[in-house]
Amino acid sequence: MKQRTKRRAFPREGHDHADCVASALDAAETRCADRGARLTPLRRRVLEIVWRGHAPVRAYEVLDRLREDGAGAAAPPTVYRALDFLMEHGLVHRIESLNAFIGCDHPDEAHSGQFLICRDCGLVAELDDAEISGVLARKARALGFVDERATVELRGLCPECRGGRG
Amino acid sequence: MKQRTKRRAFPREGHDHADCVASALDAAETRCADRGARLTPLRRRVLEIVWRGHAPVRAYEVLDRLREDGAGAAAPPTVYRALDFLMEHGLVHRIESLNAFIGCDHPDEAHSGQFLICRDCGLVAELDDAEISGVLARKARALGFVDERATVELRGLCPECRGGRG
DNA sequence: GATCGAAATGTTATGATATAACATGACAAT
DNA sequence: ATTGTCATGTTATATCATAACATTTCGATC
Ligand SMILES: [Zn+2]
Ligand SMILES: [Zn+2]
Ligand SMILES: [Zn+2]
Ligand SMILES: [Zn+2]
Repeated sequence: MKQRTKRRAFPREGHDHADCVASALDAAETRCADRGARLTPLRRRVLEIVWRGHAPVRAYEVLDRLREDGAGAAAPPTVYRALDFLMEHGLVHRIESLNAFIGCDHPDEAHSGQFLICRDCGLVAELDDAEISGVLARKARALGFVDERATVELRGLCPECRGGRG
Repeated sequence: MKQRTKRRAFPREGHDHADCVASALDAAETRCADRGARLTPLRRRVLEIVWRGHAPVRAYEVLDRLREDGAGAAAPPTVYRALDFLMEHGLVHRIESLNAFIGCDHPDEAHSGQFLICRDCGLVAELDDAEISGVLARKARALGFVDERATVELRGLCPECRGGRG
């Protein structure tokens, strides 16, 4: 995957987000082409909406944006189907503790991600740390449990917000 | 906390579950007394319902059981308030990826728990592993993020179900 | 370029989860 | 008994998600 700019866990406030979006859409095109999946205009548009920022987006927010587009109608199944597709192909992740969705900035291979969620500003950073997934799989395995998918979501304060109030 | 029987991550099918429930209710009484919290009959009953087994229970299932009790009416806020109380005092945990609740078998101190969820039989085992919480806090901290609460939920196959199908 | 099957989207309805807002009741301290 | 606090009851609604079926799109094949 081509990466136009160096990414940081929590992006700076003034960063070039148009570039984040462009990278994500490019990566999505590539990934879908590689996998023989069809990134239709609707799916592409939903991905773009999810990439509105670095905070998770809820399904009905996506729905509202689609409706603002005016073009076609839009109903919940439209949104959920597009999000399912995007998740299936690793382009977005679902944040279980927020019932919301966030774009993946490295949709390279199958991964469930680990998320740092700032309770103050709402920004989310994705990790994909092998040591974390390793220790989880190992501890589970020690109890005879086979880990297939890990949901890891940490809630707390991001560097910016921590600075603001100690 | 008094522990009547040695617990295992995934309890045996034929174990004495009445003992699990009794221990949990005892521990809850003790913990609430210690903290000056009121474990009212309603809250106690909800806790008992959540402890129906070792699989998570959904809020509206709790509601249905309460209604079967007949006594008072019951509406969603009744259930959610009781569950909030129980969570606040560490007696139950919420499983975010299932929108469901499970009793805690070691409500000793504040902890968010780590959960192994069997996709086949639905049983859930709780871990409270310091190495896991340690590596999560450390990795987060390395990025300047302060972890306040970790949601860790692994989906996969428990020992019983793994045995059944390889 | 017609036909066809599969995939995608549209459409309607409903199910499932959760909370807001306000009224009433229980209870202990004064 | 009065008062304040906490708990619960009650009504309504917000929010999240899917079932079921109709229609459209689109590429593959003839
Ligand atoms: Zn950005
Ligand atoms: Zn990712
Ligand atoms: Zn048991
Ligand atoms: Zn616990």
